[in-house]
Amino acid sequence: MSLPKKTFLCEKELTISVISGKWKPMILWYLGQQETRRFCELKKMLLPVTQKILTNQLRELEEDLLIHREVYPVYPAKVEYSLTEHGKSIIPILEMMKKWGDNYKQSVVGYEVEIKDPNWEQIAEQS
Amino acid sequence: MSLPKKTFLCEKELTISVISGKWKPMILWYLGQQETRRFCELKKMLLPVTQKILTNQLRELEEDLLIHREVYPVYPAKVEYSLTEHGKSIIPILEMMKKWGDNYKQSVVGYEVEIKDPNWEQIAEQS
DNA sequence: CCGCATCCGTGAGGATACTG
DNA sequence: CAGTATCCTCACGGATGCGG
Repeated sequence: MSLPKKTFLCEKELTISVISGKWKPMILWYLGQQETRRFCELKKMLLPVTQKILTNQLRELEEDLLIHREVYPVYPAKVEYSLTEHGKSIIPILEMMKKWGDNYKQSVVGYEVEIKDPNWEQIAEQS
Repeated sequence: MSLPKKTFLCEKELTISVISGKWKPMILWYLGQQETRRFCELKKMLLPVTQKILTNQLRELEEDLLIHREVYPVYPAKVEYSLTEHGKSIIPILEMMKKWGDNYKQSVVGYEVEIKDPNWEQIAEQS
């Protein structure tokens, strides 16, 4: 998706559009647990995401005003990402989705919900 | 999406996957306001959706166990759809998304959130 | 009334390689 | 460390027409 002149059927669709992207839920989730994250941190946490894809997802989130991008003019380059107010306000929705999905997968056969690491959410605290 | 052997990064992605589809949020929303809906009712409300697309969206929701499909062996054919327990339990998330999107669009320029009819949600009560 | 079969355009996500 | 440039693939949404 992104910026200009997109039309939606309803506000729900608009909301979905800003968080639907292969890596966006996890990116927002991580940024919701620690004020700032460097690009390389996110990259490591989201392995095997490629640089181009991660950059692209971050750009879209930035355009949609969910995250803020801070560039430090040093060498080697350093860029930090953080949630904006809009970004912070969407976290509760992600939390509900996590709970719902957790309950759903247990009562539904046929789904294989692979999680790279069961403690991904906690691991974010470190690194 | 659908059924077998899909893998996800986290439960949030699983949840998003079952509700992301051009018409799914509106379909679930409508079914959340009235126990049952006939195919032709949904089709009219979601104009200009095509039959094939609507059928496809309904099939996916059915496979994901969010809605129930009841076929009446009469002529002309009559098919009614309704929410399952899983479907009902996801409505609160859609409500949050509606509120968030409503607030978001007001503070963000560049978006054109077209809504076929501002009272779509209420219109659903009739017909 | 409801759904299937066929064909098609588009864009998101990804693999790979290169630059400051 | 962070980002850009190409190229590619595949599934989603859609148009149209037939069938029970």
